[in-house]
Amino acid sequence: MHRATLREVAVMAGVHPATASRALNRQTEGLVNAETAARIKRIAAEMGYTPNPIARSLKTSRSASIGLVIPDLTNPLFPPIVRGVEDVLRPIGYNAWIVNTDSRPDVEKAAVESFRQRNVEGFVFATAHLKHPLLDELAAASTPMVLVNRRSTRTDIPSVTPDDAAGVAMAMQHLVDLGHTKIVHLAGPQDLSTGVNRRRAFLASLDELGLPAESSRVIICDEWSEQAGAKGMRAMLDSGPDFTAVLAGNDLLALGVYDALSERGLRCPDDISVVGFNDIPFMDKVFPALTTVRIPHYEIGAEAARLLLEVLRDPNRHPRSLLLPLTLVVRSSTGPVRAGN
Amino acid sequence: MHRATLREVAVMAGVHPATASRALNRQTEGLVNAETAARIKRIAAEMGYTPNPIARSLKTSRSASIGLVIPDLTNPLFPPIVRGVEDVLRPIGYNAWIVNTDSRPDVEKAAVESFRQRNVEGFVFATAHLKHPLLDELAAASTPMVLVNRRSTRTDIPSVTPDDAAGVAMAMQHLVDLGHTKIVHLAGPQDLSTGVNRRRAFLASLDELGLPAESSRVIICDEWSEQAGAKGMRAMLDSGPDFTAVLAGNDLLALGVYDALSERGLRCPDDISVVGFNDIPFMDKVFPALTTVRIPHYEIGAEAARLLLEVLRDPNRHPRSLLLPLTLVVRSSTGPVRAGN
DNA sequence: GTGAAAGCGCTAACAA
DNA sequence: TTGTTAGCGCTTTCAC
Repeated sequence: MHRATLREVAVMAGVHPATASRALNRQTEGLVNAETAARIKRIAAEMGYTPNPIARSLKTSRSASIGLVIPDLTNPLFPPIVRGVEDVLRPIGYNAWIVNTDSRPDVEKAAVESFRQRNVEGFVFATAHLKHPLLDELAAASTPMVLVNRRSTRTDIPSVTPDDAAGVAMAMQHLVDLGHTKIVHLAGPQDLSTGVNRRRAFLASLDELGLPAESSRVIICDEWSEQAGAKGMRAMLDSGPDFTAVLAGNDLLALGVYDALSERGLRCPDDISVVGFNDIPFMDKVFPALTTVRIPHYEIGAEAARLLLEVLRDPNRHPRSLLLPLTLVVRSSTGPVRAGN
Repeated sequence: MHRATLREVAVMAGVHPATASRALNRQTEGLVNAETAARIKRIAAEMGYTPNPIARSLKTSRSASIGLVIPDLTNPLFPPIVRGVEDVLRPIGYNAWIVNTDSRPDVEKAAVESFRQRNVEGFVFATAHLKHPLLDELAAASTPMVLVNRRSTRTDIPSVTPDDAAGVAMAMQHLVDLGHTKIVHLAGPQDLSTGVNRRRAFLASLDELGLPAESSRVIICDEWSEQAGAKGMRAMLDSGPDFTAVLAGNDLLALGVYDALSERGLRCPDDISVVGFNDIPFMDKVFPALTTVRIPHYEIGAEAARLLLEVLRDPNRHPRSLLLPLTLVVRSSTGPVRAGN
């Protein structure tokens, strides 16, 4: 099946290809006689003409595309972010090229390189580390980009992140309201803004709530995973201070906490209360029910796309970062039916 | 930052760009004097030359890319499939362009069109309907493609799918072994191969197990969602036959079944047993524990990519479809700890 | 308001 | 074995 080219449209319309090009582009449409332009458009439509994006991209070095760099799509945190990005971009004719990096810097570097060769106009990164040489490079080259969920120490890179500190404060207040005074924290990796911010907010909260802010009340997990959460919880049970409640750095760590408590014959929430973070999809189904801090995943993606589009439109605009508000989702397993087994 | 072009490499090496092109491509490398080729490669490496994929694609109409068409990435069934596809393609320098269609034919059509314009070399579709005009068109045009998870009535399109019939038989045998004789089925949409195959296998299983294969034992849900599952289950409770066990067409429907049973004050598995299908990620966390049929999601993606690569290498090869074996995952909530609430 | 000409960076047929 | 030529389909400067 042959696909019409601009040249063919031009021939049919009896004009030069350059004129056809002008008529068919919003920007340059005004340069063409209105009637001629209308004729060209009609003929183009009849012939089912659509511009070849490859040829256009080769000529213009643009692509109407952005690169979306995700650590791992099988982490349910990310698909809603992807959807948010896509839903904002699609109506304006942009699309997102998605890549999984598996949190590997080499894969990320190769992906970014590949995207740049394909003339992506900007990036959304969900992979930011606090120290992140690749991001520094891109920032130095003024590459349009927005970070989501996590930030870098380079705070001049625009970002859209959850208000971790406020979320932690809400969770801590909740635990205190339940009567807890002996609370511990399983922190995430400390090379990530989320891991650091939540840990700091935990210690600050202890202090503000009049509880001793002992650093022994924090154990750092080396990744955001159920396994790491279980390992951290075991360490806390073995050699940490007494506690009746755990603030997990995210929901996956909280699942690991459940596993470790279960191994030791401890019950939730009878013996130990657990609070998570993120409210990833399907967290409302787990047992024991998990109270957690909900992050607006979809909106994070959507806002990131909007922010990136702003940067693309006005590259000199002062960088802005968004902090999105969170909500505490209180859940309990003591409903009338499911509790029975 | 300037990026070296082939022309610049050629100038540095003192050869014509065509020679440089030959030297730097595996296929044509042999046409060039070995020493010259080595020199060109060395200089290219020194200059950090990498071929511009856009220019190459414009010239060759190839792209080293395939289109991966997904209904909805937030359905946890799909991310592992995506990973499987990517992991097979990446080592050979191919990549997958992912798009979400939201199950909308117009979005799918536009995405496929866009991919074709970008010279994708083939497609993996996770969106197949039994009747699917777009797939028929592509098949008629001999477009290389592979269907995953679902098939079309055009059985000459290669596919990689779970062995639904075998999975249903395993699940049914399990229920019968537990002593159930009054079993019902919540079927998925009947315009999808998965919905139809599982429903048929359910009826066939009833028959083979010596149970009456009454069609009243099936209710069809109009989408694969928790909401649709709850609605279907309510209808079954209100006007269906007596039953003690439910085979849900997939895990999301099973979650809806839980909701509906809970509303009516029925307990799982005390009053009603439920079996799901797919074993999507995080299903091991739900309560009451869900016994389900596990589909090898990642392998489905990986095999689909391999099959597509075969088709690309030999377009005339007879189409093959793969049926992947499933396993029954038996779970129970009666562990020593979590049962206590 | 329109056309002519050039070229984005690459590869493939043909010629030498 | 290498160079010449042409062109993939488009946009954009310049000239008319």
